Amino acid sequence: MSQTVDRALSILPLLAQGPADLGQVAERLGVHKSTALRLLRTLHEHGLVYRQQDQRYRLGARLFALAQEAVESLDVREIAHPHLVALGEQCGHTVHLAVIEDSEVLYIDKVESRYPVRMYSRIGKPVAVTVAAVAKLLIADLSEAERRALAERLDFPMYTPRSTPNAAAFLKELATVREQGWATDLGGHEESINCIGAPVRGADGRVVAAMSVSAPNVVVTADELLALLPLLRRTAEAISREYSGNAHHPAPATPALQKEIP
Amino acid sequence: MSQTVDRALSILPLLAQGPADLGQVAERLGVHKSTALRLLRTLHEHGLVYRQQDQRYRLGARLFALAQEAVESLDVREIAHPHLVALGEQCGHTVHLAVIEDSEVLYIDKVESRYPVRMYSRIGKPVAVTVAAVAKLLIADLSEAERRALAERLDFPMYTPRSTPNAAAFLKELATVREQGWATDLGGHEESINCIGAPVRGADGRVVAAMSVSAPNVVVTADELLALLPLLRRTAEAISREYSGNAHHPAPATPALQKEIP
DNA sequence: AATGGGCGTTGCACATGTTGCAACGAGATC
DNA sequence: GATCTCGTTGCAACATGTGCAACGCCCATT
Repeated sequence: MSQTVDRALSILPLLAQGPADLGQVAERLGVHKSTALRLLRTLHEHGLVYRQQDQRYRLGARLFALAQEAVESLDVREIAHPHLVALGEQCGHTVHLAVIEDSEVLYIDKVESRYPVRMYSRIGKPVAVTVAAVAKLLIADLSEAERRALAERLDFPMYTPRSTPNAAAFLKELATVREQGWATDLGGHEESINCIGAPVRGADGRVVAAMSVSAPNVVVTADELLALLPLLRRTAEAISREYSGNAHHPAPATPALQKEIP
Repeated sequence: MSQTVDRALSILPLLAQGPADLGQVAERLGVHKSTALRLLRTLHEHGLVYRQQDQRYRLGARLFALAQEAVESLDVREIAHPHLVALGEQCGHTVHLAVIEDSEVLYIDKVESRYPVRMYSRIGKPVAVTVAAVAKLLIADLSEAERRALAERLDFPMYTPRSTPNAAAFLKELATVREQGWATDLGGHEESINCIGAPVRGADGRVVAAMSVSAPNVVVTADELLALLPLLRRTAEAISREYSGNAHHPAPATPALQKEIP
């Protein structure tokens, strides 16, 4: 909506791919060098962009601080964390917590597996939305219109032969997940990794977050992992209860999908 | 430099303090509501701001993703990490890695203590710059002019009676640190926590990062901690060697202080 | 039910801030 | 020392952002 700000903010993902000099920024932004310079200066003043000594720009450290404060203001995370840790200690596998925000699903917390074989994932990294158990749970809770709109918009990359192949299959899977109240990802993202997930619900019953347990099948078989489902669901329900219970803040951080503004 | 962008970016730290509605944002920004709305919309489109269902705005999740990518592009961190882990396993205490960027010192990596008593710190949180060992190391490496300018500009909060009380004492401490090549913080930030630090240097000998070992004195005395100094310094030197060795990138991420643009 | 206040939202006319140009200067390369 | 590249500056034209006023919506009050 605001051209100048729009351009300035477009610089950030651009720099996320790696440092760039003024010329490159200007070119990739499609503006004159002097314009790019002024935008970069402003970003720099706010610490979002840092100028290394070879004069190239990269993302600034203030970004951490902001992200850190952002994550700390998420009530769910705070409440869920001890439960995640406890679950991790009980089963020994990797535990994730994720939320949805404007059609994007993001991990906001993680407890590492105690086995040496760990899966790759990072807090803050967007989740493979068509296959991940947590993504299915979060999207399954959207209204039907939203689900369909999203499914249409999505790509369905075949990470493995077991990945969700297309919109129809995805919607069907979502219906199942919605019905049964839990989700799986059996080798849909990485061939050898299985995953089970359960929803965390707010006081109004809507899904505010989703958690999952992941493990490579060299450690446990899919069946053994599925045996953990009751434990996982109990944990998710405990978090839901605690989250719904204390209305200590007038506005809980509820990450439901926002209706698009036309 | 750019008014519009400047205003838009000012919204971020504002929201970092907690969710706010349009009116509050407009007021604290000193602009008309309609202006604030447009800025927020633009931020929203880029995912930096999220609108929760009570219509209030808070920081968006894209911020994580960006911060994550920012931290991953820091070469020092990648190289140092295994060394930090190894050191953590050897001594059992909390290990930190920090860089300086435009007069701000930030932790960029951390290995938790194996003792139940852990100290509070967070990756991304700005460091108490007048007392922390890592801060002293990083600032001590600046030019004398920069050090003095910075010292003048700084506040010297008395976290404890042992905190650095004023600019003169700080500069003197910096001189000592510069001389001896290592630094301490003995109860200067929290009464019961001691800390020793050593610098990581680039090929040109400049300090690119600083690392530290921290422990509460209920676990080890200051003297016992100081006994770890040789181990710490060897580790820091090993990182320095590895970091200087491979010039795989034309532009290493060297977080030296930038000269202000007037 | 009806009324009032609060808040987000829209369209618009004005003018302010932003843009691209051209020229300058510094640093590197040959 | 000449030439090229790249960051930087001042400026005039104008596109863009700005504040105003009015609208509509929701919620609380009477």
